[in-house]
Amino acid sequence: MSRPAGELRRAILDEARKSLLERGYTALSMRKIASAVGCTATSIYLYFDNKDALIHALIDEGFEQLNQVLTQATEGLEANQSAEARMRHLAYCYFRFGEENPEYYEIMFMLHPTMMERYPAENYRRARRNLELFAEALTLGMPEGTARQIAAKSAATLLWTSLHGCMSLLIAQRIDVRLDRRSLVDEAVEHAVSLVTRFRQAETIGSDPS
Amino acid sequence: MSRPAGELRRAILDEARKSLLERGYTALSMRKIASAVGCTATSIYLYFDNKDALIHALIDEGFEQLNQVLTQATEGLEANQSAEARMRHLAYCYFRFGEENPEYYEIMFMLHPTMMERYPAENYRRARRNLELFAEALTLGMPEGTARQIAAKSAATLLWTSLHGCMSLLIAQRIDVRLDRRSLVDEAVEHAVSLVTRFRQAETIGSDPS
DNA sequence: ATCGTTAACTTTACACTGTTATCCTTAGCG
DNA sequence: CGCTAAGGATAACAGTGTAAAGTTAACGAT
Repeated sequence: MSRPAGELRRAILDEARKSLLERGYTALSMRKIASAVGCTATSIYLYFDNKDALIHALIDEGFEQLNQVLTQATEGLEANQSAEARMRHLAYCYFRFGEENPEYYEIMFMLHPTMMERYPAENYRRARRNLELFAEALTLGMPEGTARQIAAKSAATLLWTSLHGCMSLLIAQRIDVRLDRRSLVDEAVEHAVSLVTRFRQAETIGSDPS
Repeated sequence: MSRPAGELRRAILDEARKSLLERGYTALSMRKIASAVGCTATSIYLYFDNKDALIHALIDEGFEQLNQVLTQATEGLEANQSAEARMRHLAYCYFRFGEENPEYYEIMFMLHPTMMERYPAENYRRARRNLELFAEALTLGMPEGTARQIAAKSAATLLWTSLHGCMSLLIAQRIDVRLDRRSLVDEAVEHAVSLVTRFRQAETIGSDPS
């Protein structure tokens, strides 16, 4: 019965991920996971404080993936590209992650607050890192400054909420199916890019009144 | 025990609404509702097919309220206002509804798809009516046309997703608390209004190439 | 070699959940 | 009176997450 140390934990996590990707997070059950990996439900509590903590581990995996996707997206760009082009690429990568990993997206961004109450505060750092990438694209090539940093962070948040609204409603199947999904995403991206332009115009006028 | 016909149904609905507003939809329990109104859980099934159907009734109430808010918003405006001003007012009313009725907003727009599978298709009409109000504000004063109608519907959807993204993340408490909530809403509204301008520019160029 | 100790896991049980099948009681009506 | 149907209640099923206690095996020290 006893396996090498820590192997059960991995098996549980693997099975939880598999179940999540195949049947969604609503079907995630401690007993089902346990029987799939060949242990009892209570054994899971040896490695995870509770069901939420198990989901949180999956959430962290998701943020890790998204972070990789977005950092890779910024690195893969040529330096002389415009801020708008950079943001466009970033936004498309964000959408692609959501469309390719809807179950991850769901637990990362669409979970009920009660399930996130016990989520460790430090883990939100990785989530905030993504916002910073958006903020960096906003201020690309501009002289730095704390006031601008704050404004960029605020604008990046707004931009993210805009992208998330479209992505989450698509995943939740709340968008009229008669609308073309891809062109809606295209428009959402362009709408987000337009925010970059507006931000940079407002910033240059505000700080550099030539 | 027996009450006047149909009164128990109303009592159940009232209690469900009360419980929703006080403790959120995750705490909604058939047994709790039943004991609060003085009947057994199974009696609820005399008036509602299942728990989802009970929630759907609350959702319909929510859509009814939102519809009233938004139609009243358009009627209260003077006719000579710009499309942007109209949309600004509409967007603010949308946000106000969400902020004043977060529990309603949650079950209306943030419920998991599995809970909406059995939601009657015809009831979505009221939800679409709201989008039409947005679309009407987009094409305000413009000559009508099926092509424009379709474009407006698409743009209205995009605009809605943008507002919803901000509203839902605020309700879910996913926005950094260090950001000013009100100014974020303001920016979200202005971002949405800018979409109106872009839409009307694109439309006048496209159909009226003077 | 035997005694702790510890880790890994199971068993059992509690308090819930939505839902169904079955039964009872009462009111209205011919 | 007897029938019918509505408006309930009881009991039960199949789940859920989780806490507490019990079990078993490995290992190190006396």
